[in-house]
This record gives sequence, C-alpha cells and structure tokens, in this order.
Amino acid sequence: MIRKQVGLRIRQIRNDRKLSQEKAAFNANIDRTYWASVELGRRNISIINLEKICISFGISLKEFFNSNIFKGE
Amino acid sequence: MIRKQVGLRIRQIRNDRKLSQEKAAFNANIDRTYWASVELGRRNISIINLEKICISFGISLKEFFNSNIFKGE
DNA sequence: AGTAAATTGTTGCTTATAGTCCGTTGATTT
DNA sequence: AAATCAACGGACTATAAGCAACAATTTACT
Repeated sequence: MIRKQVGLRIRQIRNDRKLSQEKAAFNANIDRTYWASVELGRRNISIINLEKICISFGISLKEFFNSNIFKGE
Repeated sequence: MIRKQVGLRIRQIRNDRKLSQEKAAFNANIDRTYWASVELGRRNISIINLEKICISFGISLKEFFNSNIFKGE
C-alpha cells in the first residue's frame, strides 16, 4: 500500500536527519499530529503536502521515490 | 507550482501513449472530468490517485517525477 | 468550405476525507 | 522528577474526489 510506503520513507529520511516529528513538521509547516499519522501510513497525502515535506528535507520528489521501499507493492 | 507540473507530466505521458482523456481515465478507473482537471493543474491530487495513474501508464512514481518538467520550482 | 464526430473544457453540486487544533497517555531518556 | 518523544482521540474546517450536464474546441471527412 502506497500510504504505508510513503510513511516509511518519510520516517526513514527523518531518522537520517535525526529530527523529532515535531521539529520535522515545524520545518515543513505541517501539523505535528498530521505528520505522525502520515508516517504511520494512515493518511492519503496530497502532492502539495508531500512536496512540502520533500522541500523541508531538501530533496526532490524523484529522490523521495527513489528507494527500495517503493519496489513491489 | 506542483499541480501544474503534475498535470503537464500526465498530459505528456498520455500523449506519448496516444490515449484520449476518456480512455486514459477509464484505464486508471478515474472519472474523466477529474482527470481533465488534474491535467489542467486545477487539482491537488492525492498519492493514491497519482499512483493509480502511474500504474495505468505502467511506470513507477520515480519515473513519473524523473522529468525536466519538475526541474526548478 | 461545411458539418458531424470525437475530444476536451467547464460549472455546479454532493460526500468523503484531508488537514488543523486542542489535548492526553505512555514510554524513554537525562 | 522533569523533559522529550511518539501514538492517540475528538471536534472542527477545508478541500479532494466523484458525478452529471452542457459548452467549446479540435479532428476528420465529403
């Protein structure tokens, strides 16, 4: 499921950056509790918010989806 | 704006495949008028619908975002 | 050229859910 | 014990998604 994969990928990058959900969400100007639920795969995120997250991480959407997490459904 | 870029990219791929909006939308199991408005950059598409479109095109999300359309904001 | 068919654009509406904001709880960590 | 963090809930607002009907545009053919 794409929602789970997106959540895992976001968590993966956030952990690499050693950021808390709160700080990461603040950087992206997204609600903290919403960020948490996205990471848990419970949300069908829109492209604008996904782009916000990528921008806050300093990566492109292409880089975001360039991960083994997205191999095989 | 990401919505415009997504729309352009979808139209680009659909034209490559020589599909009408109607057939493309049918393949992806999405409403035709919704598809049309996404192509025009009027919709903030969710990741599930974007994935549906990519699947119907037979490409990955990584491939979708691997385009000059997404270079520069 | 004209005109019919196919394709695309647009409007307006409903409902489902994305996204925000307030808080609480439990588990770590220092 | 105090601070930090992640999971969770409820209530609320904003908007994505699906749909019908019609308008406009492009394509194709005589």
